[in-house]
Amino acid sequence: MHKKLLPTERKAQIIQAALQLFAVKGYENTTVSSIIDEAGISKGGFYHHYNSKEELLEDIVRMLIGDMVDIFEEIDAREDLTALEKTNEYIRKVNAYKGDKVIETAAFLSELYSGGKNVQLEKKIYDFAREHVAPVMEKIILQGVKEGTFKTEYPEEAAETYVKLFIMHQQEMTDLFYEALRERNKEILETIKRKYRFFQKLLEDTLGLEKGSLVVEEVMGGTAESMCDKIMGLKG
Amino acid sequence: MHKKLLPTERKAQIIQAALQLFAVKGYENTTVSSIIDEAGISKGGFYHHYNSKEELLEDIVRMLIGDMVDIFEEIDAREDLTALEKTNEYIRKVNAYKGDKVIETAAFLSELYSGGKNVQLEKKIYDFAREHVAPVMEKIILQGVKEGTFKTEYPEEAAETYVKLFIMHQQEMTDLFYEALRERNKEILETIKRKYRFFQKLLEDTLGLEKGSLVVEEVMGGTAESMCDKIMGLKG
DNA sequence: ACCATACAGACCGACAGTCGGTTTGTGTTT
DNA sequence: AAACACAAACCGACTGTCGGTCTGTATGGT
Repeated sequence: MHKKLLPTERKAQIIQAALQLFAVKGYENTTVSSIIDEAGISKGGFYHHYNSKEELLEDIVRMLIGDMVDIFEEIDAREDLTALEKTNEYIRKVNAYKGDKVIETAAFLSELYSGGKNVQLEKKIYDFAREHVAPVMEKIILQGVKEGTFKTEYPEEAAETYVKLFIMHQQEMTDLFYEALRERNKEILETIKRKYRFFQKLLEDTLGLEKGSLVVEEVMGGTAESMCDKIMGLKG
Repeated sequence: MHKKLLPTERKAQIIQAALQLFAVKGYENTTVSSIIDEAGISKGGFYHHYNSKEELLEDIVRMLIGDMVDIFEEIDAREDLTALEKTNEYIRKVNAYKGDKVIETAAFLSELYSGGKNVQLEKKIYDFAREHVAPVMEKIILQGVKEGTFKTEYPEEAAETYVKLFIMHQQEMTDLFYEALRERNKEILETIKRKYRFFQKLLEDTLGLEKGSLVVEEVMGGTAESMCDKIMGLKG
């Protein structure tokens, strides 16, 4: 009946189906049976690739934020950059990356995170980030302190806190972008900008950076703004 | 067989049993059957008092942090205090409150929060705080801005962020206190102090407060320190 | 006696996960 | 190129357990 596929292809298929369902009903309320129906395979097939429903969730997390982590580590490895440059480079890269993807996936991701349907997913994302991103971030902070641009006595606590806030920030942003897109509402874009600015100001304040050290303009006036234009252009 | 009890008493009994089990197995992996066994009642009894397992969880959340919210609202209502005084008063009150309770409940609460066993519980606590605490906190921030002691362009974002961080901070603290108590480790107390200081410094930095505006000494040198002494006295 | 509340426990549907068996692709032998 | 061998992919009936329901009973107040 069905063609045999490579494990990676089947898994992609399963992930695709699962995400659609998680976005509507949430992780808890999505049954494995409904996932396999959507994916067009059998129970046995599913459990051949995944040992549990939770293992699938972990695979999804890796897919969702693995790229971001890669970007982060890649930038950190560049020895020609100062800590401040690394930070700005990361902000630029992530925004560019998200800029490409956000519009096509905003509706879906927003639905995925909304209403606390997927607490487990959010938790897993946070754990993943804490494990993979926080140590690198701490390294960069220490570099910045050594270079004299960053001022903090609490690099470790700072790194963990930023990761925490960053994850929640991302999810909130996705949500708002979708709302803006759906309701063609220019005001929401102001809210988005405010949140962005607040987050960057928090970074500047707590790291003792000089005002305007971070690439606010590029994010706000550039990527985010053009993203907004794109959104408006699509719908209006 | 069983004495009839008032609803409040029975509920307290159920909550007690449930918390013990949640601490060991987590919310998800604790069955309603095991809760009623532990509490010594029947399925019918349980569902007479609670319409669902989740409703029990919400009751537990109210029990766990309702007091804190009350303290917060009570202080906010006092019109004789400046925003800064309110903030410090709250820090003092919460630490005093926790100082009384933390030792007897640290082991249990720590177990409850550890290992991500109770994501749903944490989420519910956060939602509760966001709904009940964040608006009040924003009011206080606005008062402070008006009084000229607080400096921020983002009172709403700040309030939400503080609540977020405060909840996670509390849970981390509980965890570390228990670890310190269990292993009689003075070094962990240093970690605790660091986290406290970082959190307060974050408040000062982002609210543009003058250094030392918040009652750091009282928290660190007073309550927290004496709490540490108590802990060491108990075990060492 | 009456009624509402508090409780008991057999029962149900739905779910995650299992298991024995079947198909399908791929290399290997003849 | 046909026959064989083997493993990975896949199937779907089945199971144990869970949250929740339902019908019935005991109890205390009025």
